[in-house]
Amino acid sequence: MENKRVRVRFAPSPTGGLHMGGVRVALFNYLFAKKHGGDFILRIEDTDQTRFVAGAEEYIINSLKWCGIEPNEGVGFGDGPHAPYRQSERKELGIYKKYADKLIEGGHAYYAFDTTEELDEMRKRMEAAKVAAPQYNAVSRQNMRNSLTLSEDEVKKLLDAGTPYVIRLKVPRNEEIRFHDIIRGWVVVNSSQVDDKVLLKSDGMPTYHLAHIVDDVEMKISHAMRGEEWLPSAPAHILIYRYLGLEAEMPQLAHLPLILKPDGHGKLSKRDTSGLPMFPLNWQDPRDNSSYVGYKESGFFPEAFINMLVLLGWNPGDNKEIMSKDELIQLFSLERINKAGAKFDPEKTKWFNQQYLRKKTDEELADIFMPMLKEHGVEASKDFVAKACKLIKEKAHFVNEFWLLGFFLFETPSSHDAAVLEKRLNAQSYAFIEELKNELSDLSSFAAAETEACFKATAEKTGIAPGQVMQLFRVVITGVSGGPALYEIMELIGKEESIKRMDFFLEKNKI
RNA sequence: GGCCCGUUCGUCUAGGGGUUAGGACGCGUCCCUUUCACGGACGAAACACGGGUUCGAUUCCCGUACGGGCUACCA
Repeated sequence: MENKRVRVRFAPSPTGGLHMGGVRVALFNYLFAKKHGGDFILRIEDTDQTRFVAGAEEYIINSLKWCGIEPNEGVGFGDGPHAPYRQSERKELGIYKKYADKLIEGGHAYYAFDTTEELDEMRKRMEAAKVAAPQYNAVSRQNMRNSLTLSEDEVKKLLDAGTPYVIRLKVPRNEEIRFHDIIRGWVVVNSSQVDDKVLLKSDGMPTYHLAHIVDDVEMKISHAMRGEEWLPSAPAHILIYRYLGLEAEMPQLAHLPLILKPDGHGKLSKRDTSGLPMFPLNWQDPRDNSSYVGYKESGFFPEAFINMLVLLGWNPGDNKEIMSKDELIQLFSLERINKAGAKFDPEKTKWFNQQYLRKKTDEELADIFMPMLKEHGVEASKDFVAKACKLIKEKAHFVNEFWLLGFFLFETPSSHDAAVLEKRLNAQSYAFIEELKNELSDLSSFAAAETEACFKATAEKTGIAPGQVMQLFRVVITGVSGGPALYEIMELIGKEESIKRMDFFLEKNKI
């Protein structure tokens, strides 16, 4: 048990797009597996036929790939020794029924024939009787139609007649259940709080409760990490392991804190990410055709996305925040995961992307930026674009801001900032620009230092304070009032283009 | 309602019986820059409350409050 090979799984159900909370669970599993040289498995928990969403499985796989947290075993990543990894397919093999039968034989599970209506009535009755927690349990089961209340003959007759039934876990009435959680320590719950969970549904499919246990055991999972929302049902799971005689095979449990809404309260939901995406990739829901933009399409780097997610509930113990995937693998440990839920912080998420943007080389940025330039009808050499990126990147959080921040590096501005013109354009400054153009035209080198010196000399010669014309000159060249160092811009676009822009301006604003 | 889990600056968090309670995001001021940004400096900003235990609790225990989760033939 102690030296068991580390094998963890991410086991989503294909009921929609994988959201960032799910990605984080996958990430923690991935990091833990890699840290210990173990296996990371993708298992698809598609036992609910009614909630199946076409395309969800593929979306999950693509998301994990984009995030760079790929499983090494399971659906979409090469089947391993425990195939199949889709629960619907495992069900066809009779795997779950076998375990359910074993529980029945051991007297720890039973057949229940109650219809939905009968169950509703029971709940209503109990509510009317002011029962604190209406549930199918050791007490209420005595008034229901199941193999515990019916005679053996009746049960056989119903079964033979093909009457729909479920198999329920027979939870003892009053017994203390304790279990150890890596993150939370010992948790104690009385079995009176646990209901007789359905293990096998009337359509023959197992529920999550049965299926995940059977699969975790058969797939030799060593550690089960999942969201905190599973904590209340963990006692029932402990019972199932026990009644199956599999307590020794039980993975160690770790219930992860949830990601909470940035403001307001509650679990993070699709609507409450304050303008940032909920999903890693664009997701279109086939059920209602609603669509959501992804982090990828919003211009986030996967490294930044992952880095942000991992620090929601975990930290390396020092003040380090920007960590590569390799560093994360190195540093990761379950013991340093917090107990409390973490509110999602959109502002800091953007900051993470900015940090990664800065780390990229100008060439890498050029590769990302060039397709965007093409959309604006700009064709430029990679060398030129890389130089442009060098100037722009300090001001951006995302590559998709580059165009807005530096379009004037690629095309002659068609208009000039009106506010600056209003304030700075007059006969004297106009004459200065004219004179400056002549001086710049004589320059043999257009290196930033040369043009800057030329600007200063011209200002001195004409007796005008540089501050009076600097901003105007910037607008002449770029059209806008803010941007990278002006002389760097001119060096990049070159003498010919710079002079051209000055001519254009002088012509357009003739006094 | 019941059960379970939690609670350090607005947010993510470090720390842990004796600290000027540390860092980051965001915010503010200043410096750099004849722009914006980057960078730098500085600043405002937290141990939910009440009882214990203790020479001493933010740290340990118990309550309370607040927050979150669960309460399906969903996962």
